[in-house]
Amino acid sequence: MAEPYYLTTAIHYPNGKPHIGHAYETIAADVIARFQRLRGREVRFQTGTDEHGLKMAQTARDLVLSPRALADEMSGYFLTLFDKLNISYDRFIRTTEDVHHRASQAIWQAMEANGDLYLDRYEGWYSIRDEAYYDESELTAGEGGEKLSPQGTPVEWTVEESWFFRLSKYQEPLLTLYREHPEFIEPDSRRNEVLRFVEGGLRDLSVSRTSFDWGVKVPGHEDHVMYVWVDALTNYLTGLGYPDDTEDFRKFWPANVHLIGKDIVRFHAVYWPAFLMSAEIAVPKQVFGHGFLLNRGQKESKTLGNVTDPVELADRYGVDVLRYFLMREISFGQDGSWSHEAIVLRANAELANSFGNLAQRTLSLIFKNCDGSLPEIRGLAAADGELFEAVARAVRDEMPQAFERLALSQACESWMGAVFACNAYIDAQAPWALKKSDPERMQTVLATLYIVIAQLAVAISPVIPESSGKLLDAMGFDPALRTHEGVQSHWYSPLAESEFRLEQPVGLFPRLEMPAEEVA
RNA sequence: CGCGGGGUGGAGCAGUCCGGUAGCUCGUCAGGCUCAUAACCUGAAGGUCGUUGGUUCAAAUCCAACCCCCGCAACCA
Repeated sequence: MAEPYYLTTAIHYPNGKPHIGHAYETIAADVIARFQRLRGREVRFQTGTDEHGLKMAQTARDLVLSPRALADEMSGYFLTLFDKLNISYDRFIRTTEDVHHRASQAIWQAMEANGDLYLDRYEGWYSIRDEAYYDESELTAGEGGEKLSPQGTPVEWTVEESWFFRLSKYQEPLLTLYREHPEFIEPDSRRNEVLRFVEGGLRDLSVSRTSFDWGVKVPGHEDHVMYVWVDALTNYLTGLGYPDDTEDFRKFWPANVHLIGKDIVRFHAVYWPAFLMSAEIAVPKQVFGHGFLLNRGQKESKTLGNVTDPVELADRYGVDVLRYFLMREISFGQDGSWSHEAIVLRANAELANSFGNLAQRTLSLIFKNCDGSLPEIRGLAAADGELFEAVARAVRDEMPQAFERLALSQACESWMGAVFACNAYIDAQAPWALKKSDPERMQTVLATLYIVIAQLAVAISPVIPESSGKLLDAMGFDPALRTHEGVQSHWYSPLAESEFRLEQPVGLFPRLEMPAEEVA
């Protein structure tokens, strides 16, 4: 019976085209999803776009489009990107879907039934031009002493009717949740931040707006739309069929992980569990806030003009190279930097030189010296056993443990360690010399390498699914065995005795040219 | 005293929770190999772990103070 695993990314806000940060988060989620499938779990992986809210309405107005048309167009870019990046999502959700409106209204009514929503007035400094409220502390003084928004637009004290959520009521329940389930928020640094915030006291949250109408209507009060986060967070339930009592919902809720950026940890670690408690729905098991991806240490922004199109990067370097780089280079959870040089360096050193070349030299030796038949194992030497053990340590212990902890770069590091061991082994055994001195021994050495290379390819397949698939195809490795369990089974002898013949091997990862001076 | 994170050989990072000869990758230097994508392997040089003080037989790791960098401060990966 496969253990279910439900994983989500944040739903992305499509008021612009996707940038590299969207690609980063979604690739990471995909790696985790694929890893869990390798483990044999039944995975549900959801991503999508969060299409309501003021900013979408404003952006659409600026472009003279309807919000709906903008959402349709932009959401399409995300979908295209994710397909390009080989993202194995099970559900791409859009918050403009009817089913989502229904789910959002249902959770609203559940919170209301519990007495946690009340109508009151929202007061504050409001900028008509920005259509936004600002805190007193954000305001600046104009030339004549009048108050101005951070954008320099005039503000006036405004009172608006709004629904409020009794967040204050959930301060203690939330603190209890964090205490009893320290793994609820990861990594620790984010957890500390949330703890301090909640300990500092929670104010009730304004959860509806009347100043614009691009959103989910509040049941029974159609002049109000829900605050975007109320409906955005609910997407995680919508995708499972909520509010209906579906099989998916029973199987996959509560979610194992909500993977999100560190900037929205508060919404996921404070508001979301509070909403769920109020609606009497189980809270997710974990919220993981990863770091930001910086461009040479700087945040990408339109003003700096250093925004990168992830589609271009994928086209330029290859999807797997990009995926591997992002997972390997950056300690997941912390901020990290990327640059063209770093990508090329990493791809050449590890994918082309270390692993790709290992596969190439091994398969070439077999192709040339064994007529394409797989070599026979005739008695293992100590060195062979040591290699099997070294690879098993990485593939069966270190990598799964690292993936499970979402220490994605560590998983890649362990993998590289095993690849190094293989290269050291092939050098020490020198099968090219054995060809004359001891052909039988040569066969055993090559067979040993063949087996561990397949194990390594399966182990890293969550990160570089396409390349590892190609290699395993070339090696005649049964697709049905491409799981942790399958690759550890006795597949080699049956394969060696089958009709299978190795073709002339082709390089997996071509070496990349170091870019000339790149204008960022 | 608003909150949080970071400061480790030339570069980028791990290690800090649970003190015990400072680890990885890249780069540099010297060897080896020639099967392979001029790729691979071995060895070496290079660090008083931001500063100061404290606890301890022993501190990158615990405590205190200080300096510097980066985020957040209730729209936003």
